[in-house]
Amino acid sequence: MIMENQFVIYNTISRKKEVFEPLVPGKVGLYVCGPTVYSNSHLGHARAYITFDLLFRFLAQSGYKVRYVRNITDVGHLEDEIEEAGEDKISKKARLEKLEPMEVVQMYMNTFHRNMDALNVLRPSIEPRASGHIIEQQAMIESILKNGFAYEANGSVYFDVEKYNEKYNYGKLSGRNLEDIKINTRVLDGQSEKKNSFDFALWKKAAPEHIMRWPSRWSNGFPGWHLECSAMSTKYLGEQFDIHGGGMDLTFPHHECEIAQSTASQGKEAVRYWMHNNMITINGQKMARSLDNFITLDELFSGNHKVLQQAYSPMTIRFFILQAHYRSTIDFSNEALQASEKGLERLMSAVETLEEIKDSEQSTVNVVDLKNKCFAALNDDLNSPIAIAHLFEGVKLINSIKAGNERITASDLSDLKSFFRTFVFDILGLEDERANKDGGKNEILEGAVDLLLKLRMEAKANKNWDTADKIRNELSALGVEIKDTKEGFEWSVK
RNA sequence: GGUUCCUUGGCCGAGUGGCUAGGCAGCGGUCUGCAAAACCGUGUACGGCGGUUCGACUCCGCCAGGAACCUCCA
Repeated sequence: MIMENQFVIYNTISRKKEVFEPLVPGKVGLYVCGPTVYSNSHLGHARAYITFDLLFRFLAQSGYKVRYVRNITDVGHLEDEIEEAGEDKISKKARLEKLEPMEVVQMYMNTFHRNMDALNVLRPSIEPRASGHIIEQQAMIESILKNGFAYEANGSVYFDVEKYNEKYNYGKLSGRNLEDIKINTRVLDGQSEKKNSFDFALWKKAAPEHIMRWPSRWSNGFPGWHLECSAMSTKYLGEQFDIHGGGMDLTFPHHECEIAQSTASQGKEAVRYWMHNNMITINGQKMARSLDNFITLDELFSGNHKVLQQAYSPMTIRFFILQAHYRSTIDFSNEALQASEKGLERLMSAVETLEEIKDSEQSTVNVVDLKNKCFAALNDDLNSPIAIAHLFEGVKLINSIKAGNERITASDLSDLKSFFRTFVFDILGLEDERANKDGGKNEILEGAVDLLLKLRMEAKANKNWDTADKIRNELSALGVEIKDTKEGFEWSVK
């Protein structure tokens, strides 16, 4: 299916586009940092997981067998690095809401799944949870300790960044060096049990009131946040794997720490290509929970938020996100979403029109060229906006053929149909939402509307414009979209 | 303060050392009883100032404005 073009991917660690070569021919190991499930999913999550969904779909479509691991962080994510007060997000939320921690986790995980399903984000191959991998995380701590890159203090275990940096390079991913970090890191209060403020927790002793805790030889406690991804990626993808993805905001410290952990425990780096999606901004500022300027996906779908002029469907949001390159920021605005909504509608109409097109003896269109351009765009570091731009050339072609200005042979037509289906539905992961809505059509409604529109045609034939316009106006007021055609009419439920 | 990055036409958003991005909106036309849809046509765009070059929106420098990370974040 895919052209012989090579897939090129921007590797954060080299800051260059590189030709993608999997560790094992034909197979790809992909790990993406999943959400910390302590609150509702928002637009930023949509961006991240749609980006990697596109990658997943495209690689699969390119013929790779992909194992896609995306975790759920349900423990160990420190709310605050202030030593003794260290408490993880889940358990804090649980106390606030008087729920079992696992109840909180379940609740927000359900929402996350529901939202991702709506956005047509495919489920990963494996979705491991941090709380289910305490043993693996402890084993990793042991090996880091054994290799001398961690130390125990007061029941907690910390990663010794300075020691690590003597042998390896801490900061290579984010482009920092330890000296700068030393100068610029916030100094913790005097009672720190860490050797250095930039050391990070591998195991954290639980305070008495802390609910989520597991026994270990160091203390009853819980694992540090950075550890879960290292432990779980190793478990499911091996000591080395192809692509690790996540939001740009995770580059430092999270991913930097992951590199340090893997290297410290196994003597070599685990990840070959680091891929980071950029942020969604609102009024030029990052949309984030901590900034309290985020819009949840449920709010977007329902239009129930003060900055929203209307509801935006999941596919509008997906299309909006795909219209920008994943490494650029995109600024949220009603105008931009509305433009995407219209554009998507035009694309989907063309997909429908494609089914009605009649073939000819000869083609005046070049389907192969169109296909090549679309695939080449995605091969070039997943350039979805370019791919979509070319897709709109296809839309123009389809409309021109329908209008009789261009012609297409039967074999080109079937080629074009299968290309559009594959590209729009399977790779870009778009769905025709109107098709679902038309499910609301039933035989009675269909018969009634058809009848009215036939009466309108008769009225038109008799030049009875008042009646014709009345039928048209009142039906559209009810949400029936009418198109007059040469043959008569078409309609759909808006 | 340190590190990295961004600044494109009314809006969104690609990209390139010289050749049409694309979408939305607008304008003119075709079609239509009128519209809608569709089609055709249509825009002196690249923050400012210098430099390199035959030629820069694209490379370099400076300036201005903005952002991300340096604390949890997709």
